[in-house]
Amino acid sequence: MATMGNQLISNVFKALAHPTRIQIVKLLRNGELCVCDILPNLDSEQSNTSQHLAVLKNQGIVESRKDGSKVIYSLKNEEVCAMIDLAEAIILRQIEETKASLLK
Amino acid sequence: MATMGNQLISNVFKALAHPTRIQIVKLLRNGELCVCDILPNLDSEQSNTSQHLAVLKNQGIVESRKDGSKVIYSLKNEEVCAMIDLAEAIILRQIEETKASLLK
DNA sequence: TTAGCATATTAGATTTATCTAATATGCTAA
DNA sequence: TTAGCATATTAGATAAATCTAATATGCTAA
Repeated sequence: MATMGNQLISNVFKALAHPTRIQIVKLLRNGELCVCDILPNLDSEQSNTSQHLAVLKNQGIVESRKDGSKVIYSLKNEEVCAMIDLAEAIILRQIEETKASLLK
Repeated sequence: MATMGNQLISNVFKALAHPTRIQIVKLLRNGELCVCDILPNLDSEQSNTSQHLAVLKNQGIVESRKDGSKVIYSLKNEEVCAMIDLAEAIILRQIEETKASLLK
């Protein structure tokens, strides 16, 4: 199996390396949403949110379609959800470990 | 199930958001290695590599133990490998899609 | 048309990550 | 001990990501 460029791989992680973008993915996990419905769920300005959406789109994590004057975003793949779940598992392990070391 | 801070989650992605760190994880996938065996496989200076290893360690992705004057690193969890595999899957899909759009 | 809403884009300031080079630490063997 | 190897740490320079504020675009309805 051919090996893939680590630069490309790290770009995917980079796209997910921001709390706002994680939040966006989590929102879209329940189904597609227009920007106007995403915005009130974030602590981020409109223009900033638009930039974060562009980052996710550039990495093929989300896609968008127009509906009148609105733009509707959705997850483009299932993998990204699995990646977030795995990240959570890593964190939980760290927390358990910290807890255990405090009890020693 | 309680939801976890997006900041914590994004920190895990941040730790993997660099080609050198991806390379390190891939090397460790085959088993533990001392720094002296990691170094020649990277395009990175010794001090820089040491910093990258510290980033991975801080996020609970790798762990280390001393063996004489050497330090041996290993993966601390399985999840990180799965995350990289998923990232590759996302990229492959993107590539296929680009290919398809060129043929249209 | 034109006004207004929805979203995107841009430029510049600020923050954060990365790299380099130098130095420090800690072990081992002579 | 002391010299040398293996690794880590630090400071500062450079590069990249992020945010803010302003403006642009494109659709819709009056």
